[in-house]
Amino acid sequence: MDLSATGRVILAMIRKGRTTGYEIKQLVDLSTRFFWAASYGQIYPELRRLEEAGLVAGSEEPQGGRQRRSYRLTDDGESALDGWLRSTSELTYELRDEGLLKLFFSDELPAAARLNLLRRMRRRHEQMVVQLRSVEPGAREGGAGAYQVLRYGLAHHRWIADWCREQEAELEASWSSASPG
Amino acid sequence: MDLSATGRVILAMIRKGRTTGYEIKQLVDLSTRFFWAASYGQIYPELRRLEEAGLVAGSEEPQGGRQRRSYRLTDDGESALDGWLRSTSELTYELRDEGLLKLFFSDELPAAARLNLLRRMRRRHEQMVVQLRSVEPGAREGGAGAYQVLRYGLAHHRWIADWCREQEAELEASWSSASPG
DNA sequence: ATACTCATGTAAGCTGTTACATGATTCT
DNA sequence: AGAATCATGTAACAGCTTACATGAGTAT
Repeated sequence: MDLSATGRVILAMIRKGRTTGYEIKQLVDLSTRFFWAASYGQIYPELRRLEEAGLVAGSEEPQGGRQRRSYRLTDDGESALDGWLRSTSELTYELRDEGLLKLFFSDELPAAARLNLLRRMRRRHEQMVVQLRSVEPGAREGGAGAYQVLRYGLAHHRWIADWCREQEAELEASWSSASPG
Repeated sequence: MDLSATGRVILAMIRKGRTTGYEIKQLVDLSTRFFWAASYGQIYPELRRLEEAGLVAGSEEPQGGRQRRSYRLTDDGESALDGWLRSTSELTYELRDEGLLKLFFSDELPAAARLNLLRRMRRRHEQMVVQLRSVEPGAREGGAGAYQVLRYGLAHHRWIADWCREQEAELEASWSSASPG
């Protein structure tokens, strides 16, 4: 009965009006993927599991000859979703950052390689800002929560990019003073 | 032959002087776990795989009657590690943040519940700052890279906590103006 | 024609966690 | 005597990605 993390995202996406696996995946890729990803390999089987558990109800709604299965929340699904949103249990927070990992182990690396690493990290986050900006119009229409989280993402990745730039500057300064010319 | 992510961490930890699975796990838990975790269930089997692949060489070095298996890097292991640290391939970056996820879906939630969520998010990051501070002395001795990453972590989680505080203040302001008294 | 989008799904495999099992040594 | 630490490992399971398979409708 216990609702998986991905199951919760699916319930919430259905409440947001995404009624098919395809539509759910689309919105995930435009929004939550930055802090909670999900693949077709999770979504389709999970929808069936949620249906078995009675949290959603599915119905075939083909468009022309095109197959299509649409889901709505049952009353149990509604309360399971609300239960999760209101629960005060520990909030999962997991990060995997290969840039920080390399930086952590970068002591034996020459300064040029460390500088290069910081630049690549910075570019990664600048790229995130670009992606988030391209998604901004949709987020505005997606509700207050969606827009608040988008603004967080923009500010967050800008902050990281700035941090990288600072570290680059420090490294460049100490480097040129160590080997001037 | 391709070196797994956890395999790289293990090689790097061995170069840092952690020669046993137990010691590697200890240092992971004090340092990289904040951006790259690893469990015994990964570490011990991976050490054996690395040995089979010829990247590390293990030897039994019991302390008294206490079992102990110590590893060193082979030449192949050294170059595999250097190859990873210097490679310019895409840097993995993955985040799973249940706080942001709930915030994203928080539109139907009453203001009190949203405020509560922001507070819990803030406390989570304030707690991270406390944990990172407790680890600071060790990071200072762990080398420049370790200390740089620790300072990043401190600043990063402080920034997030500040963001949460700002959002709390905004919400409180709009709330009390909407329902004064 | 052909490429793209809509649409659903599965199978194999990889990664990772949790819980368990074992036993010696050291600290209180 | 009992708890904590040192030390190694496995088995079961949960979670997730990738690649594949299929096919209809739509735009160029």
